Amino acid sequence: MTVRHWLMKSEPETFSLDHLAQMPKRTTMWDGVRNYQARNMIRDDMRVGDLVFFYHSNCAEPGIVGLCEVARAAYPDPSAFDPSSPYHDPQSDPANPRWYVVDVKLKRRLKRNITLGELKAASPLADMALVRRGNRLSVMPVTADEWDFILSLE
DNA sequence: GCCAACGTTGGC
DNA sequence: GCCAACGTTGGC
Repeated sequence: MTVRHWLMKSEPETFSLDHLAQMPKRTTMWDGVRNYQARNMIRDDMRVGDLVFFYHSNCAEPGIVGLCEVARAAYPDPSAFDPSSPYHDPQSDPANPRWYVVDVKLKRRLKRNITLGELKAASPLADMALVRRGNRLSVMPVTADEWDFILSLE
């Protein structure tokens, strides 16, 4: 099976790499994704063992900070059904869930933050959605070549 | 189905 | 904190 590659964004004020490192089994349920394009990738395309870059967004130094793997394939996002959750969506019906999660496990921290500025400056990454203007996708695929190139920057 | 208004994302 | 870019909503 071909292992595939992804990038997932998180705001460190909400959930940082440090938070993930402190979770039991260094694994978290990646909840709260409320974008259909991202949902479709989570639900339809992510497989156990796929590799994931952990990206810090909306912070002082946005960039890739960790390397993770998918530890559990898609299942309905329980936060959508929880009225006390900030991610509650009354229109998501347990019988026909609208939103999905995967579990993500930290494999290792990167040796350093590979910053958005560096990624933008690297011509091999010019086609990445991440470096395109106005991009807001919180889950995106990464090609094998992009993956290897990014790791070579470490 | 169009599109203006609105809310959110996320870099700066 | 600002604001451009984008996705969603809802009136028509």
